[in-house]
Amino acid sequence: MAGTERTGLFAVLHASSVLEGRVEARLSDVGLSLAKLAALHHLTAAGESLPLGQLADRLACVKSNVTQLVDRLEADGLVNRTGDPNDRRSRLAVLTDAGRFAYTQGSQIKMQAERELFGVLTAEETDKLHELLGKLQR
Amino acid sequence: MAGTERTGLFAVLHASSVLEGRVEARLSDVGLSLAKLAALHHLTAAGESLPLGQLADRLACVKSNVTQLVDRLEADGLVNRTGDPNDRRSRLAVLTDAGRFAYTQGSQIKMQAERELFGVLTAEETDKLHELLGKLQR
DNA sequence: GTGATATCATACATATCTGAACTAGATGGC
DNA sequence: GCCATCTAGTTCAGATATGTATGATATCAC
Repeated sequence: MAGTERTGLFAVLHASSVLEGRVEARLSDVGLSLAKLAALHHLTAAGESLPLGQLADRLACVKSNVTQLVDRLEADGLVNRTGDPNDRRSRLAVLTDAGRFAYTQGSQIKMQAERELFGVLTAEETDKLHELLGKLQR
Repeated sequence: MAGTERTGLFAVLHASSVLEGRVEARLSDVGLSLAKLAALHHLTAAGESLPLGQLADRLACVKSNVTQLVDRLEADGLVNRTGDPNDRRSRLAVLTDAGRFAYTQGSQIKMQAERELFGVLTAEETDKLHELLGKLQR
């Protein structure tokens, strides 16, 4: 959408995709994406493991997406699937050591990128931005 | 990412995906997506047709994406591919009557949705939002 | 207990996007 | 004219997302 009029909607979508691209580029240095990092974040926050359905809820996406995301994380060696003894329908995604390490790395990269990107705004501007974005979603 | 802290970055990404989802939902009533609408927009603005490479430039995406997007638009009957007599490597995406009609429809839906979504902001707020998003992309 | 129903995860089809490899065709230097 | 190189588009593999359908298991009502 380069060279487009940047109407209200496209201004937001475009800014979002630019920021996302910048952070993704840095995360790719350690083999992570925002999607993977978000999953690792929720697993970490939940204390190492979560049933896939819970993970889907926390990622605010459908379960079929989590199935595939965890497939990729498992292929990367960052999580394992284990069965839930209490409910045999359920499968837990469990962080591996590599997953914990990747989360630490990725988390710092993300925070650093965020500091740099948002460093161009004053605290008041950041607050205002949050306020305006919040209104748009009511 | 529901229930997440909504840090600076995620606030923007989340707001963006919410807005995108709302508009996509309405566009889907006429069988369009934002990606398809954007393509139709550039074809219309260029006077009905464009070489695929040019379309890729204007959509700010890679050519392989346009190949597939035009595949889908062609399957929908909204554009046709024709050869360029001046350069036989090149293929033009040409709007069909159905494509023109879909663009008119989709365009109005998008504008209407945009009016509603951004109607919650005053003109000054919208300006401020654009200003802040602009700064983030420097 | 058993049968209807709900829930968990997966499989599959589809949409969108990227980047790398490839093909066909254009072009410039010699 | 002919070869090296550039360009246009496609193809393919992969990441991310949705929604539908399915199979296995739980659970509830009876």
